[in-house]
Amino acid sequence: MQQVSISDAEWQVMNVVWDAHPLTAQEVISQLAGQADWAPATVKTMLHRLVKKNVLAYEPQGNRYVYRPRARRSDCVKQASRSFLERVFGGESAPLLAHFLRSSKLSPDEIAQLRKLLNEQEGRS
Amino acid sequence: MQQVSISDAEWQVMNVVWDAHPLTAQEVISQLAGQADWAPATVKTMLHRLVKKNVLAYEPQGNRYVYRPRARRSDCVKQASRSFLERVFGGESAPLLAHFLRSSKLSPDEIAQLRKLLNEQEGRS
DNA sequence: TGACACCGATTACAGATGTAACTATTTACA
DNA sequence: TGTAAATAGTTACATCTGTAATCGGTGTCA
Repeated sequence: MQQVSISDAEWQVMNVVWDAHPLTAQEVISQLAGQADWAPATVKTMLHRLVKKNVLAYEPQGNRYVYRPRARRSDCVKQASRSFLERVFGGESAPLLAHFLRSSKLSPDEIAQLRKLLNEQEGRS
Repeated sequence: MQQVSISDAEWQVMNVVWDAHPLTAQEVISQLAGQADWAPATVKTMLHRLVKKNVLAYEPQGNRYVYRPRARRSDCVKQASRSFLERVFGGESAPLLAHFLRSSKLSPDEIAQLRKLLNEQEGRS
C-alpha cells in the first residue's frame, strides 16, 4: 500500500471506476461525458497516470483493455480525508464536523444515522 | 472575493498567519520551524505567492514588512471544504460526516456539542 | 486489399507547486 | 565607516496537473 496522492481530476476518473468496474477506456469516457467536459484524450491521460501511480490496474480483455481499481476506495478516502483534516482544520475533528453539520442539508434518516454514530462514539476509550 | 485555490504548503503558512496576525516574515518562519522543515527562503516564496493570490496583504511597518490576512479564514475553509466534499464524497455530506465521526476521537463535550448541532439540523426546511 | 476508423501509447506544453539559492539593499557592530 | 549579518526581492528548477494532439498498429468495410 503506497502513499500516492490522487489529484482533483484523477478523483473524478476514479469515482467512475470505483462505481462500476471493470470497464474500458471508452466506458470511462462516456461516463464522464456527463460530468466533465474533457476530450477523450484527456481521460486516457488520466487513466495512464493512475496506472502509473498504481491506483488502477488494466489487463487485455479480448482485443481491448479493461481497467479496474487497484487501490481500495476506502483507503484513498481515508488518506485524502486525513490530509484534508490536517490541512484545513489543523487536525481537529470536532470543528470539521461542526462545519459540515452546519453547512449540510440532511434528511431525517441521515440525522438518525449520525446520531447513532455519535452514541457509539460515547463508548470510546 | 476571488476564487483562488490555496495549495497544501500555502495552507500551512496561512494557518500561522490567521492564528496570529499581523506578523513579519521572520515570525512566520520561526512559527513554522516547529511544524515544517522548510528553508527560510521557502517560506518567503509562499508568502510572496499568497500576496500575489490576494490572500495575504503586506505593508511596511517601520523598517520591516508585516503580513496580515486579506481573505477570511472562514471563506477559505468554506471553499476548501466544498471542493473536498465534491471531490472525495461526490457531494454527499452524510457519508462524509459518517466517515469523520467513525475515525475521530471526540471528547464528551464535543459529542454534546455535535449532538446539539444535529438537533438544530432537525429544524431544517 | 486499400482506406478509414478506432484504440492504446507517446509526446506536448503551459501553469501550479514544492523547494530553494542567489542578489541587492539596509542595518548594526566593530 | 567598512564589513558582516539580516532582509526583501528575483530567479531557478524539477515535478505534478490539466488539457490535449499526434503517432502507430489493427480491425473493418467497401
